[in-house]
This record gives sequence, structure tokens and C-alpha cells, in this order.
Amino acid sequence: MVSLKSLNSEQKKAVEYDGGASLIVAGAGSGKTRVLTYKIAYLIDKGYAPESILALTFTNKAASEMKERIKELIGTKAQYLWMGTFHSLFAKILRIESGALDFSVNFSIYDTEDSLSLVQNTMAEMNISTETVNPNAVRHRISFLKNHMITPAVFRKKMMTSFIDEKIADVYERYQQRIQEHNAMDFDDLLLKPIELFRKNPKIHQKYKKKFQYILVDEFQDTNKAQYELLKMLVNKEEKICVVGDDAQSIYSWRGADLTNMLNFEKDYNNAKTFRLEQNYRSTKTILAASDSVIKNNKDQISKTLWTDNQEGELVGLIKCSDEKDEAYHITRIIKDEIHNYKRGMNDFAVLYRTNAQSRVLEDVFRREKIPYLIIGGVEFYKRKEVKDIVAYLRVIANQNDEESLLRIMNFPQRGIGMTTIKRMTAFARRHEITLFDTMQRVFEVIDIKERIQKNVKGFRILLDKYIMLSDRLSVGELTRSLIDELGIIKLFKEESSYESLARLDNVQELLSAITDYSTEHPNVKLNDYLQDVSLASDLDLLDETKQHVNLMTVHSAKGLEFPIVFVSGCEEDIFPLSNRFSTDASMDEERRLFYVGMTRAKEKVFVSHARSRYRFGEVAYQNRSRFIDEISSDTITEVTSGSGRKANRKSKKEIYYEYFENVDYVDFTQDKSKHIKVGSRVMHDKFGLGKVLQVIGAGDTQKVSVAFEGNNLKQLMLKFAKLKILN
DNA sequence: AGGCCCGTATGGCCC
DNA sequence: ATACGGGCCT
Ligand SMILES: Nc1ncnc2c1ncn2[C@@H]1O[C@H](COP(=O)(O)OP(=O)(O)OP(=O)(O)O)[C@@H](O)[C@H]1O
Repeated sequence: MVSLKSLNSEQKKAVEYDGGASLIVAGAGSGKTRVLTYKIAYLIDKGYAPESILALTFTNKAASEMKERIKELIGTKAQYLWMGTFHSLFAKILRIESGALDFSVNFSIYDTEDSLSLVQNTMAEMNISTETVNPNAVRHRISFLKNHMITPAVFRKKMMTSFIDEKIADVYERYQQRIQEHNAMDFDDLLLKPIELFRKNPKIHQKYKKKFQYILVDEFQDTNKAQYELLKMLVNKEEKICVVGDDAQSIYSWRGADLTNMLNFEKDYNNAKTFRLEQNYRSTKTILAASDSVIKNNKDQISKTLWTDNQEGELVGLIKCSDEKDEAYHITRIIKDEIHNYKRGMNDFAVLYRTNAQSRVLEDVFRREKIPYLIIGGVEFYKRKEVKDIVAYLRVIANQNDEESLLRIMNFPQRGIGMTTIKRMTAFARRHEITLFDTMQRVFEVIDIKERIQKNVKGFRILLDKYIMLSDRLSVGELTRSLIDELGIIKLFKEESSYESLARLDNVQELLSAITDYSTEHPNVKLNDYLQDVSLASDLDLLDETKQHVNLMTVHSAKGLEFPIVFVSGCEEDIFPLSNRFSTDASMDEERRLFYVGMTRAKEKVFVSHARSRYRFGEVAYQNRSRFIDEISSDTITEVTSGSGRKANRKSKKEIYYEYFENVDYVDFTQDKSKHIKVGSRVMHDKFGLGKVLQVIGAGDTQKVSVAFEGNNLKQLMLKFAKLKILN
């Protein structure tokens, strides 16, 4: 029997409750995840078969950790649990039931980039100019509609308000048609198709409804409409469902998460029992008080009590910095001090930020200062071009209808199949209503392609056929290795031998060893399974709390995690809260929740830092410190910066330029020829001051330039006469 | 077909 | 700063 001794009485009640639907609402660090873990172990103990339990987590990483924990509690039978993210578990069901769908078992999973590329191709095909309609906005919109379960037809009938909407409806419709022809699903489809499947096919619906005797959901506050619908469809008559969440930690509304799921739960399951956990085991009293003082600025929230027996702890440290480099050096210094004074390990620290772009400077400084670190997120490994290209080969080998992948590799490595050829083949495919892959077979019928090129296409098709055949016989690892060999990719990057191409080479080799490892660990695995894991993998899987390095990640990625010491960096207006002119009150509240999530990751100590100036889009921007810093109750925060993390503050752009003119050589246009001047050149004029060249007009003696000087001052000057000095 | 250069945009969080 | 797409030249 699983011992519930390590739970408090309320946690225990929640674990032991087996009467029907239950909702656990509780604040950060109150042991929600722990309750879920024990509850699953407890249910198995009580007689529920592991394979009859459906447990949904927010990330794959959370799932595998929970599974490990349950294995420790009840042994290896835990491996039969249906535990994972919504996306991965329903993808699994879709593959099993693909026979009942208009998809075959080997369907591809399109990530955001693939979707965008499909949107672009669709728009091109429909002659919708990307000038009038931004493809990425369209992709967003389509995904939003899908997340809210709005079909093209419904959208057309009820929601269109503009000419652009009409175009979007057209693209949406065509997109759905194409993705189906490609035998592919995007992330949203992984949730929508099961709903469709269950609706159309009551037998299959009943099968799963019967199969899953108990459903448990972690991070319920961030589920979307489709996920809610799926739960409702699958829950059995006794309503054996347990969801846990914290409305104050809802931070994914931008991808369709809908808090009303949580607010309406008690209405939809009218026998639902609600449990509240009020004791926080994670953080110090100070951290709780500080984070609470921030979150209470949000109007709408479920009121919750949260207290802790933990120590008072240290005050939140406020780090004031001159710029982002200074910030990185301050953080470095504090990490070194903490390690020196309190014998902490590198893995005790997490540096969090609002946007991935902010990791760059931290990375540079940590490298220089010899602080070992791991960046989670950013340009993820499987999103790198060279890696995606190779994965695209595997996807085509698994699913020849996957046109987005086929287009990616058609001319990689270069084999003389250019844009024009691809356009002609695509046109042929559409005309004859066949796939692009089949068109390659019949390329000799595409008469507007030159014979030499036709041969290239045919050669490529033969190569693919060979690997499609081999894919049954070779392991995923062997297949990839031999493919990379034959394509000469390694040689290609070696020969180019630029810094970038060598980095690419590294990535290809890393991919190869990752695939080989995967093959060894899962000897009988199908290419499909591997590809699915890759599509749904996240960088978070790399996180290893036992490894001696500082962890860098976005606050979003840090959800559900905990670290002894947490830095919340870049706390400046416009960055955290991130905002733009479209920002709303609601998005401000979500930013605040995000900040709350960041602070509450800490067990012992939180630092918040802000920089007076920071590079953004190649320009220095000055920003006030975040309102969230000011919302932290003053008796829980103290400044820890006396002096600067490093010497030299950033000077304003103006200062830099003036200094430059005083100290550095410049070209005087009255003497030198004008060949140095070009659009974008920075220039100095005695009377007008600093400026930037917008246009160079004419040549020779009459050559003129148009310059934007400071203060929105536009001038046209004759180069011959104007006393212009130029900066290189 | 492919390479190069220029202009322009750059809203970010993730399964 | 940087990356990407479009247009132009070879
Ligand atoms: N009864 C308990 N006794 C001791 N430690 C506990 C207890 N309950 C939870 N903890 C510890 O408190 C910490 C937070 O627990 P957990 O991650 O389950 O909280 P949570 O509510 O899911 O947090 P969050 O919502 O912030 O992600 C963990 O380190 C966990 O081990």
C-alpha cells in the first residue's frame, strides 16, 4: 500500500477521494503535482489498472518525471499508464484509429514552421498577395479558429467582418484540404481530429470511454476549448476525473488556453468536489509575501489562502543595472558569491527571462566568466535548418504525401531542381489531381521542364524509392546514417568550412548520434514513432536538475519547476510586461501572472533585475523598471547593487558619435570622392548635426544626398558643397 | 538555376 | 543586429 504519510491532511483527502469529479484549486508550491502523483499511485493500489488511467500533463518532461516518481511508489507496472501531454497521447490514439479517419497511420505532424510554409504555398496558389495579407497573421488566425473549434464554414457564416477575413476563410478552407492531402496534421489537429473521430464513430468513442476509468489533468488552468471537450467526451458515467490548477498561473491564453474551463468546472460536473491546498512547501515566507503583493493587483481571481511553515528567508534582491551586459555581470557576481559563501551548486540557479532573445547576452557573459550553463528553448535543436532538412527526408520516406517536407528537400543538397521546375511540377500535380511525389514519377510528361532537369528529378525519385524500401529493413539509425552518407551532407559542410557550416556539421553529427541512441533504446521502433517524438519533443526534455550548470530559460518554460535561487531578469516596462500598442488589460494581467509564476519558482531566494538601457532591434532603448518591481511590497525587497557589475556604462548614441568624431579619422567629402557614401551612412553636418543618408541621387559634380538629420529634419544637400563628414 | 546584394522587417511565449 | 525575401546579374 502506498504510504500517504508524506502528505498533509487536505492533500490526503484529495488523494483518497474516489467519489467522482474533483477539482483541486491551489496556489503555487502547495503540492498539486505531488497530490496528482500520489493519487495515481493510490488508485492503482486500489485496483485501477494502470492502462485504464489517463493522466495529462503540460510537458513531456513533467510526464516522464511523474511516471518515474510513481514507479518508485508502486513499481514497474506504472509504465502502462497513459501518461503524457494531450498532444502526444491523442496522436497515439489517432495512429491506432487511423483506419477510421481519412488519414493513414503514417501521417506527419506539422510544426508551426511547416504550417506557415503551407499557408504561404496556399496563398501563392490562390494568388493572394503577401503584401495585403501577412501569412504569419493568417497562420495565427487559422490556429486560433481551430483552437476554438470554429470551422471555415462557421467562420464564414458568423464571424467575418472584413475583406481580409474573407481571404482568411478561403485560405483556411484550402489549408485544411491540403493538409489532409498531405496526410499531415498540425498541432491543433491532434486535438480536433480525435473529437471528430469520436463524434463520427460512436463505437470508437465508447471504446475509449470505457477504457479510461480515471482521468487526471495537471495544469488545468492552461487547457483550451478542444482539450476541455475531449475530457468531457471521455469521462465516464461516474465522472471519475480529477483536475488540478491555479488560476493565478494561467499563462497560455495566446495559444487558446481558456480559464473559463476552470471556472465552469463545478457547473459542468455538478457533483464535483473542490479541494483547496493552502500550505506552501516550496518557498520562504518572504517570497510568498512578495509574490502575493504582486498578484493581488489582478482583479479577477479565485481567492486563495497560502501560508508556509518555512523560514522567513532573505529579502528579494533588487538588481539595478545600466544595461543588459551589466545585468549579466551582476548575475554572474551573485552566482559566484553564493557559491563561494554558501557552497551552492551551479544547478541551484535558474535565470529566467521574458523573451528568448535576452539569453544571448547572458550566454556571452557566462561563457567569458566560465559559468557552466544550459539554455532551454531558443532556437531549438530540431528547429535548426540542417536538422529539419534531414528530418524532412525521413518524413518523406515515412509519408510520401508530405509535400511540405518534400519541397524542403527537393533541392537540398542542390541537384539542379530550382523554383521554376518545382512550380511546373506543382501545377502539373494540381492539374492531374495527383501528388507531387507521383508527379516526380511522371516528370517526363511535364513537357515544359527541360530534359536534363527531368533526369535530375527522376534520379531524385529513384533515390527516395530506394530509401522507402530500405526503411522496412533498417533501423532508424542505420537508415539515417546511410542516407546522410549517400547525400554527401557531411562532405558538403566540411568543404564549405565556414564557421556556420562547421556548426551545421556538428548539428548533423549530433542528430545522427541522437538517432542512433534512440534506435538502441527503442530497438523495434518505427520511423513514425521516432518522427512523432521529434515533433512533440521540447527543449525542456534536456533539463537535468542534477547536472552542474545554471539553467537559462523563459518564464513560460519554467512553469511547474522549482529552483533554490531564481533570477527574474529584464524586468523593464515593454519587456516584462512585454507590450505593444495592441496590448490590453487582459494581457497585462497575464503578464502579471507570468511574473508571479517566475517568482514562485524559487525556494530560497529571488532576485529581480532591470537595465536602464538595452539593445533591441539594433537600437539602444531606454526603459523604466517594470511596474511589477514596484508592486512588490517594500518590506520584502531590498537593493543589492552597490556599484556596477562591471566598468563602463553605455553612453547614449549621441555621445558615442560625438566622441567618434573627436577621436577617429573621418572622411571629409569636400576632399574625398563620394564613393564612400551610400544609403545608410551616418553623417555629420556642421549646422544640422548627426544624420543618416536615405538616398543618393545622381553622380559626379551634381550628386546629391538626402539625409535625415536629428529631430526629424530632412534635407537634400549637394555633395560638392555640403560640409559633410561621414562615419564608417 | 544559382549566387549575391539590397531593402526591410522585427510580436513573443510552446505542444 | 540579424535574418529573410525579392530582384537582378551571371
Ligand atoms: N506534504 C508535503 N510535505 C513536504 N513537501 C511537500 C509536500 N507537498 C508538496 N511538497 C513539496 O513542495 C514543492 C512543491 O510541490 P508541487 O510541485 O507539487 O506544487 P505545485 O502546487 O504543483 O506547484 P506549482 O503550481 O507552483 O507548480 C515540491 O518540492 C514538493 O516536494
